[in-house]
Amino acid sequence: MTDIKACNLWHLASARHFAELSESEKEMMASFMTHINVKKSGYIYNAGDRDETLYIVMEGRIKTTRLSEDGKEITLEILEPGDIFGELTLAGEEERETSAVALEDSLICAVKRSDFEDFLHQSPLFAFSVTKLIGLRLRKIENRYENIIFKDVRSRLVSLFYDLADKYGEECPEGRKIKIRLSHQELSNLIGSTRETVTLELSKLKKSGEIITDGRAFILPQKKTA
Amino acid sequence: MTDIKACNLWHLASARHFAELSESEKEMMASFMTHINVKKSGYIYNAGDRDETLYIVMEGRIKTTRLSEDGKEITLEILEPGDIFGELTLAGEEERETSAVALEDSLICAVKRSDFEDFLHQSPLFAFSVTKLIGLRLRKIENRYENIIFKDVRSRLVSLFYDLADKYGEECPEGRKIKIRLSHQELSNLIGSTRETVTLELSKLKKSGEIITDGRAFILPQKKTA
DNA sequence: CCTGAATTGTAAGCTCCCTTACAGCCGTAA
DNA sequence: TTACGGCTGTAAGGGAGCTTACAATTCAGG
Repeated sequence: MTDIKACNLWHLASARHFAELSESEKEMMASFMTHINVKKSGYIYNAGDRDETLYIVMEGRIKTTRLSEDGKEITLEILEPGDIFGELTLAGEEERETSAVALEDSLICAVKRSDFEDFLHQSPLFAFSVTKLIGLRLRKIENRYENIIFKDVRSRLVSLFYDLADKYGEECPEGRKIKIRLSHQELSNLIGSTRETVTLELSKLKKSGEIITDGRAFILPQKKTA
Repeated sequence: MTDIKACNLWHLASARHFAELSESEKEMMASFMTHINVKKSGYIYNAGDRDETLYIVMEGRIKTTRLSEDGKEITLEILEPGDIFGELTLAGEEERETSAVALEDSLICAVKRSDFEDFLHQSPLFAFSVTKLIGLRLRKIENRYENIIFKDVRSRLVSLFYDLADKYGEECPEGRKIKIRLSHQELSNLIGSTRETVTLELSKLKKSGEIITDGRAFILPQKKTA
């Protein structure tokens, strides 16, 4: 076994979605993978690219985004080690409709669509896990779509913080602290608003005590259920 | 073979996603299904329901929607015979987040989630076809999410008409005619706007010739590429 | 420690489109 | 035929949040 293959294997072992695979399946998957280092702010693919590849995050963080003609940005997902992205090539996406950018120096693995498909056909369990993954993303974006139509910026911001707390939260005396740092710009990209409006609403939320800041970390205070 | 089973089989034969199945697989699937008649405006499930079932449209048309507290509605999909819905129970949706309503008297088939999952595990080809289905829905809603953030009502309405023409279009002398009738209310539910605004923008589009009406059908005129 | 870049804070003005309010119209059921 | 419910047309008014503009602050790198 080559060093690279061993390295892929090692990374796979820790990746979500691959946990259920047998050793031989993992070896097979590892042999399909090539790995790629991406520098902070480097793109993996851009909207319009013809790129029939799926990726797995090994180290670092990646975001998937959409850009408007006049340079505005929407963030669709923030991806952590173990997450799969580029999966829509499976659904017949010929040109990428989304871009993927590294938020920090990252290591990712690439698998050709055809290899990935072969693998899906051979491992029903793995196939089902991928179906669930895409289904979860569908649920999430449907909820965001609903929010942007029915809710104002303030309440979208609050629900974003609850989502972030579920993903990055850590109990602390005051409540749940969100461990990652996000600029107002990034927050606004996540809720479909603007940087200025987020700054404004955020300061109102601080005043009303719905959000506490500790340095530059956000804390969701525990609801008093007395 | 019972009459019901024979009937299910007959319906399955014509359903998208099931075309690739072998006869024995189709028989097995048919044996899992129960069928249900729904009257126009009857609901199949509502947001909040605990309902671990997948459905296949056999006859009629179904829409999936989301409702706000104050009664506003978003239409997510309009489903035709052969379409599957309720699929997000596969992704761990414990309570339905969406509602499903019949747009006309319809016949649908129901399959329990556990049966459906068994089936997925046994037929990799079918599993992959379901993955593609969910992936397509994800792509579609991501595009709508982008549109609602970047585009105004006018251009959302135009792209809706292009989508509708792809799905329901029919060539005619003036261009592509959209064969189904949708009220302004329904159009606004599809683009996240209001009935009044749609009426207004639509009348502007008619004046500018971007949309033609024939009776109550909409026609997208062919672009002059001279 | 210094400097430039990135981030945050604040505010005035404006615009899109939602809300509210009616009036006319069309189709269909009685 | 009438009457009623649903659909369409139109218009005034208002408001949430986007734009634009600029200043203050923080941060990272030299």
